Amino acid sequence: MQKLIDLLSGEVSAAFQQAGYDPAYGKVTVSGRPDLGEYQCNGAMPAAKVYHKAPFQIADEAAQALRENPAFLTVEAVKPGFLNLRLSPAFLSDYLNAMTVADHFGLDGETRPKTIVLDYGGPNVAKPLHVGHLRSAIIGESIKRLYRYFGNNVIGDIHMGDWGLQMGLIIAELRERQPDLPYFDDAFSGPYPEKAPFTISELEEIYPTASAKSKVDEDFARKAHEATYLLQTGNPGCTALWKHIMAVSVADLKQNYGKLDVSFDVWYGESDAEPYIAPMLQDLKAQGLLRESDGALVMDVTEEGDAKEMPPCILVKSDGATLYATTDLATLSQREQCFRPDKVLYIVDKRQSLHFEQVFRAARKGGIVRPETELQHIGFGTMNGKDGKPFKTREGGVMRLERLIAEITDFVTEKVRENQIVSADEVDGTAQKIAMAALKYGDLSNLATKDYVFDLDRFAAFEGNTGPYILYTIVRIKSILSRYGKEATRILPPETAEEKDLMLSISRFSDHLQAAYRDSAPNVLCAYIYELSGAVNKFYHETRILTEEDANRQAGYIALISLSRRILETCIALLGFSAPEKM
RNA sequence: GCGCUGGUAGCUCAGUUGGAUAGAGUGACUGACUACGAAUCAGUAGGUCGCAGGUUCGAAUCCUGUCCGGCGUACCA
Repeated sequence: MQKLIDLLSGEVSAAFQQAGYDPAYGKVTVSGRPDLGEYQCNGAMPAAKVYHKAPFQIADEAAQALRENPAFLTVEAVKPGFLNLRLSPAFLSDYLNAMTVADHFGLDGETRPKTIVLDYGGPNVAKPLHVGHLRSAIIGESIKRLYRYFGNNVIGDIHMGDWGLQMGLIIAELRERQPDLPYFDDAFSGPYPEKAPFTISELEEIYPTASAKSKVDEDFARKAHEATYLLQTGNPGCTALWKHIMAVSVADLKQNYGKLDVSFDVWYGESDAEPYIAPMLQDLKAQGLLRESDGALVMDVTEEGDAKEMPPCILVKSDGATLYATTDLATLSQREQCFRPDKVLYIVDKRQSLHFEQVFRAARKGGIVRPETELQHIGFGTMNGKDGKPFKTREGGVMRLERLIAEITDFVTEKVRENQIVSADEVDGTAQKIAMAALKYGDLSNLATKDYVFDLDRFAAFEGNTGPYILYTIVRIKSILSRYGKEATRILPPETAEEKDLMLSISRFSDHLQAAYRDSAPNVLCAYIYELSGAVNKFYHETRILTEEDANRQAGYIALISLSRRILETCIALLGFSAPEKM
């Protein structure tokens, strides 16, 4: 279905052509001056230069040609050369009625759907999720849903950090604590125990301890590097221990992501790329792309015209172990072979942008991905506290994700109880939905690329531009619909300003969705539903729906708010949360 | 040093790819519940868009310079 703005541009372009000008000047945009018009066209001003005429004259000629057009209520040419347009009420309601019955509200998806691998989440095994992981999960989940809504085949891959030095650190620490375990006995030949020699909470304590120790204890650091090497070269004891770490960790991760309503299609990690490393290195070597530097094996990725210095990509460290860039490249090789993606999209902290630029260049140079495979890194900013510094707990430690979620949920639960709208057995479920909306909307409404201030008090306040505001709007609509008790689908031409504004807002659904999709920008979607919710609330305030005496008129109102509700619920689903029945 | 990125109301942020009088929220002040839910709505106050040049009919937006902040800059991830 053609977008309203394109439909209007078509009409105005035809008018420009009819008046003897290039139709390209007939591009219509949403008016920046709602007091003067709903849409505007500025084409007469650039056209004036080409045709050596007064811009107003050109605009006026176009206006004359549009005089009889049924799409417009008014067409006015004003001062320098603006063309101000107001839509005919019947034209607008017709458009909305078409949206009501159209698939995806008339949104045009991809004509040629793509296969996309989405790399997000990126948790480290054996480490608790903290607020830093929140952004990748929330933004990635939303982008995944957005891409799918446009018809693409998206494979969400959690890409766990399960293969680096961190694993060696844990293994080395375990060895110091429990040296008698069979995993450390080279002579051990029987089957290893099925039960892990640790719990998830022990694991979560072991890593930071080991990490801190390696920084002050050289001998321990050496042991950790050695354990990393042993693991990566298939030592049976290390491998068995690693499997325990994985099992315990993954179970915990699934539970945590489940709470966030974030799900992955594949749970691969860096370790899954391991089989691809050796053939990849061999291939790169055969191509003559690798060289030795200070004992390490590196690949140059500088390109003609580089303004900055581009360090080479290190693929094998001087101690023989592989690292981040190696596994990322091997993972690309794996993805290319398993999925043949048209695009690989990474939702990872923006501080890693140099790393990704190196990896992307290396992947292209080494022929690891096809030339047409699109590689993109969407880097997000840091989540800061109110002081503008990276978010910490009041005690100054790293805020665990579980605790953050618990704090918001507790606050919301209190509020839901106070309001006494929902019954006691529904309080928890309702509070969970509201908390999720507050948390996710609070994050997604900011530009992903920028750092943002996470202020629990502000998000929890629920006033103004927040997730709960959106939910409240939906809940209000639901309440009226259930009281009305019938279906209605026929929207009538608007009679009041509030009604027309709401309809205009609805009509712009596709525009905003496409912008959000094009830029992978959930904040665009947030801005849209905030505007739409505002329009709904204003309309709601000015219109008595249930006491309306004209039954036909009333059914029109119901049809209008039903469509509003469907669109709002569709959008919040794309953002990754949902509305309760009451709140 | 080099590179990337940001600087818009007291605070937190938008700004539809160059358009008319720069918008929201929050905080402050003032109104609207014997009306479908007041987690709402209406209004007042608050701005040299970091600074200086330039490009043109027109700049928060594009170019140049400059100041301030954040981040990155080969064997962590």
